[in-house]
Amino acid sequence: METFLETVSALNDETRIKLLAFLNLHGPLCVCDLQESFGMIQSRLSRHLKILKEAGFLRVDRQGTWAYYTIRSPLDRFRLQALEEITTLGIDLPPLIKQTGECKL
Amino acid sequence: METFLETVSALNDETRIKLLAFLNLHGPLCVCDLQESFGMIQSRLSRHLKILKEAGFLRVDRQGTWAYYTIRSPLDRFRLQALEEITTLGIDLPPLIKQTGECKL
DNA sequence: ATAATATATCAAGATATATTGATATTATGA
DNA sequence: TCATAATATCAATATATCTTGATATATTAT
Repeated sequence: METFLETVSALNDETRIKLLAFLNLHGPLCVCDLQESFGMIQSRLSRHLKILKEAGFLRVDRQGTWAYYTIRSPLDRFRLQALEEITTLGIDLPPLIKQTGECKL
Repeated sequence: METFLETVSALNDETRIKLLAFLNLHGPLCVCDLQESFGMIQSRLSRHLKILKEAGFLRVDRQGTWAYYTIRSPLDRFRLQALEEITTLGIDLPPLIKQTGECKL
C-alpha cells in the first residue's frame, strides 16, 4: 500500500509525467539539459526528479558535479505499465536541448 | 494526459484504494453498506465514490433511494492494471456488513 | 401532501503539495 | 585555497485536496 501510494503520488503531476516521457525518450540527461529543454528553473526540476527517484522510477549517476537521470531498469511491473501508458498518451514534449561539454547555465 | 491524470489522481488516496479493493471483492454495494463496513461518515464516502466514478473506475445503479456502486466493466487497460496491482497489495479490509432489506442508518 | 430514508452537495477548516527565490552543498580547476 | 559551476535543500507563499457537519435532493410509504 505504502509503495503503491508513493508510486501513484509520483505520477500525480503533469510535470513529472512529462519528465518520465522525456527521459524515456532521450536517455540519461543531466539536470541542466532538462532545465534548458523544459525552460524550467533548477530547484523545481531537482524537486520533481527527487520525487520520481524516490518513487523508484529514476536512477541517478553522478559524474563530477553532473547528475545524470535515467529511467531505472528494471522497473517493477506496475511502474512499467504506468510508463508504457504514458508513452501512449501522445504528450507533446519540448525539443531536446543538450549541452555539449560544459554546461554554464 | 487529462484522462491519465484523472485516473492517477483518483488512485492517490488510501480510502479510495480500499474502496476499490472492497468493491472488487464484494460486488455491488450501496453507500450505507460501505458506511457500515468502513465505519465512515456518509458525506465522505459519497465524495470518494464520486471521484472514483468520474475517474472511470465505478458504475452506479440506482434502485429507488439506493445507489449501488460496482467496479465498472470493462475497465480500460491501465485502470485494470491498477486494480490488479491493488489486489496484490494484501490490504487489510474491514469485514463486510451488509444490510438485509431496509437500511435505516 | 407529509414524513422518513438514502444519497449528494456545500462551506469551513485542516492538511498536503507545488512553485519560487535564496541559500547550502559538492566537485572541479586555477 | 579560492572561485565557479551543477545540483540540492530550505522558507515562504499559493494552490489543491481531504474531512466534517450541515443542508439539499430524491424516492418511498403513509
